[in-house]
Amino acid sequence: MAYWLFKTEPQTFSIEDLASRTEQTEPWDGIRNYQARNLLRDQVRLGDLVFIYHSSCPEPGIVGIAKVVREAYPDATQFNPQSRYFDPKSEPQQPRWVQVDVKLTEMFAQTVSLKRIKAETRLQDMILVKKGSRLSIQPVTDAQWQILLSMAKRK
DNA sequence: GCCAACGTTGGC
DNA sequence: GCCAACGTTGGC
Repeated sequence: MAYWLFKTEPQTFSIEDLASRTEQTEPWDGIRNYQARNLLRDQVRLGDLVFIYHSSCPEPGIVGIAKVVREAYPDATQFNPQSRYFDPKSEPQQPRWVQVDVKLTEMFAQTVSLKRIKAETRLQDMILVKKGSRLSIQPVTDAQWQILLSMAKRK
């Protein structure tokens, strides 16, 4: 079982949106970066746990935890001309982009802010902290996961 | 809104 | 395959 960090912009899709899903599961679609795609396709597995990270907002940081409930399958938005994620170069016979399904397992009472993460000496190796890193699907080590969990205010 | 740091595109 | 131009991400 592996750990991950998925970024999302709360103004587009927030953890509150994830929490409100009556279907319980949510497709994590719209990933349009090859490195992130490769991780989703080749390494993210059923049962893996994911930190949900809010970016491009007043307080960037980790806001909760989700679980992977379905492994990679073609992202439908790439074939939908109405979607902001439409990719005219992707062939239905050979889909370029994939998505996984996730289910919320826990919402933190308080954001573990990027500011706090950057201030934690033991987390300096996180991809998130590395200057210029924009990767939206990131691996998190067991040690990093435990440290971040201990920093979270849990309900 | 600014801008650094990336990633992608496309001409050559 | 190189690399300039352009587009995007995301913190501040």
